[in-house]
Amino acid sequence: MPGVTQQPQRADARRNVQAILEAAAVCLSRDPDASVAEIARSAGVGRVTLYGHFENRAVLVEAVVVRAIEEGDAALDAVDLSGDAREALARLVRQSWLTVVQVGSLLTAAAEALGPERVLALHERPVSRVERLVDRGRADGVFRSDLPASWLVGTLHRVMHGAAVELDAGRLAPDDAATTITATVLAAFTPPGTPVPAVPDGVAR
Amino acid sequence: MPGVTQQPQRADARRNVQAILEAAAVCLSRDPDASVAEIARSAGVGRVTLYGHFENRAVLVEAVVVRAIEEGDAALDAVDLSGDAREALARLVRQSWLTVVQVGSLLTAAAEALGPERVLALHERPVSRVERLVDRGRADGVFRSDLPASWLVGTLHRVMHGAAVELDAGRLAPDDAATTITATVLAAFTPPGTPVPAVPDGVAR
DNA sequence: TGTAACTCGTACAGCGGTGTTCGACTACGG
DNA sequence: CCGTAGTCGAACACCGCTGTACGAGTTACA
Repeated sequence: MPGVTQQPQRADARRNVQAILEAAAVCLSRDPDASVAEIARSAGVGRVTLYGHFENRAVLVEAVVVRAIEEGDAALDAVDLSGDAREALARLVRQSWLTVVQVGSLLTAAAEALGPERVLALHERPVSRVERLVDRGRADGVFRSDLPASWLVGTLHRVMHGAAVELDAGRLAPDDAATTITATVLAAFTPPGTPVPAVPDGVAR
Repeated sequence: MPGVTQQPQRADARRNVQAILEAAAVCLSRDPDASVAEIARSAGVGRVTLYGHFENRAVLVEAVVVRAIEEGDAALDAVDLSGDAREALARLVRQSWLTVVQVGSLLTAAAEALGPERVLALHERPVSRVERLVDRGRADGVFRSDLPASWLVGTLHRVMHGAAVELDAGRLAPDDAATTITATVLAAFTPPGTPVPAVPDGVAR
């Protein structure tokens, strides 16, 4: 049994681990209920080998999710969140959308395998990023303060996920997605009594 | 084997069918993967008896969903959709929310067991109701026309479902739900450049 | 009150998933 | 070029689920 707790020592073993992680990401993004056998096959690896590197299905799923979140979060580091909170939100949406499209139904798989609260905990960094932006926007008076901040964050999250669903149902064109999401969220975040902003161009398209 | 195709003839049989349908509604609203055994037990009925009345798990699920949709749709008949489309939307949300809370994760179960397209087909009546209202609002210029109508309808649907999630995660107070949903959707539907309306009071609370 | 309709528990077969064991084989890396 | 870390497939036990079969018991209803 290869190093389940430690890093595997041999080069091919490490390569296999990576292959498994990537295959799992692909499979779980397509089908949240993908079986271990399916993932192993797709990684070009025996099922036994997979169990050699990951104790459980749950452990594997967690590893994949952690990886995906880290990558997504790293990509968000490049986004400029200064200036007008509305424009910053548009930029944030644009980048986040790329991640959301990639991960697909991975989070559904995670929710089933790890429980929703664990998934939420793993999301801590990206979520707090949005929270900070929302708070700033509220302080500046450009985002509404009549609803809980957590609700606004959740709405952003859900609108994006909804766009992913509409996308692969063919009811939303891939090129329109980012703009549509931004337009919707920006409007939803607008304080009552103030006009809904247009989507800043060149940002979300 | 009791009348699987025909109506059962004896009173207790009909009573059992009703009990099963109600128990299934409750169980599936809680857990979309509830087993047949669980449902039967919760209905105070043997598993065999259940299979006497419903060939499949799928058939049972479909029966429950059809029932729930019919009831929900019937309740919507009472809603006044005339006048200002924004106020009509608020009234519609208020009534729809009651149904959404009740059905919980039933639709998730339906999607797994029947496939998303079948579920969508069963929703035809309530969906077209919303579509008509959205179209009217757009014609009157109070709802935005820069996004697909299907997207707006989907957004309404998803915000409601999101509220249900937030609700039983304890992040949203039951009394605030309808108002929060209305405020969010009303804003999301507002055309760019025009002010976001306040939630009409006495309507959503 | 009798009979047909219905229900019950138990037991079974089948399926598809997870996780483990085994022994033989392969290729990495010193 | 050798020892060993790692891999392989096949087989196994186990689980929970669905759907079916049986035979005995109970209840509605005329």
